[in-house]
Amino acid sequence: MYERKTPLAIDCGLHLTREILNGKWKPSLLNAIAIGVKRPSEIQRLLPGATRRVLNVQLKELEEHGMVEKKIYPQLPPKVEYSLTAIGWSLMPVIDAMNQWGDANREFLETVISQDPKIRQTEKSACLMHSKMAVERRIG
Amino acid sequence: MYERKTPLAIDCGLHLTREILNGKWKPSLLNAIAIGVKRPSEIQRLLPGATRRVLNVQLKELEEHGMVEKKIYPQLPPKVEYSLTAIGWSLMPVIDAMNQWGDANREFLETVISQDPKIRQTEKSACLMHSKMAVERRIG
DNA sequence: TGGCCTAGGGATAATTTTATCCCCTATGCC
DNA sequence: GGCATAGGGGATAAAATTATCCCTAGGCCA
Repeated sequence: MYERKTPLAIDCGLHLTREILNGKWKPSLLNAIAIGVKRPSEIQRLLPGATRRVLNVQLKELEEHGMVEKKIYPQLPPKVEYSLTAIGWSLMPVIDAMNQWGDANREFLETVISQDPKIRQTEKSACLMHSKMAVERRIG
Repeated sequence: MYERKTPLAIDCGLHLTREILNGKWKPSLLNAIAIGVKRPSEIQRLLPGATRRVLNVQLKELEEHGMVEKKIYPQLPPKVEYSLTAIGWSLMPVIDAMNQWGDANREFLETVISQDPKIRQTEKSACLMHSKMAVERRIG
């Protein structure tokens, strides 16, 4: 298995949180589970930009870090459901804040990001409903 | 110059925010500037785990993304000061939320992170004052 | 028998991000 | 000349993260 070679910085809260959220799809995964999208196949449908493989890997990391729980139903075909742990729920204000800030500044951010010479193309897939549902959860 | 090859996902607010904060030291840099540590040499002292080079690179990205401004004083030896832009300030609630959550759950997080078989060692350098000052700023 | 469903994961390649190393600006001082 | 100051950045190596590809299980159905 892969072993990290550089020591991991965990001095301030910022670094600890960064470590937990470090992964392209981790905030989205937490959000998906929070809004009730719990089964792997549903999650994959919600995040079409990610491959099944990456989602599995990152879900496992979230599980190992204690943010989500995985319940395997002994059925066939198999059924699996993820849910947030208490500490996972406590992370939602962070996710919500990220979501809100990004949405509130979407126009500006899309502009500066696409002006970045490193970026050749961007990709919008269907996780906008994602934000909407998150807002609904927050508000009502 | 380096050019990204995979399209960048910018569907939901979460991804936009992630893109801006994507960089090992970016949250710390924003926080540092917010608490008044503005000159490159001071910032470097505050974040001893990072090399000068990386901080320069990530500061430039933050600048290109419109989060910070750089003022160069035409002096010798040179003097440079960074400051947050309006939108940079508007990001602080996110940074604060990350900082608070990480600090509030430090014990748990240090445990799960160090149990991770990928992690061989962790590193604590002096950016704890970092958090303290951030808290002070928040509280008043 | 062959194919579908749901879920999982090994191996490896490609991409992206960080780290290392070394050099540059320009002035003043010993 | 050599060194200090304060800041910057190119080139390249190394490390970390994602993407691709392909194979597993077990029952159901045509």
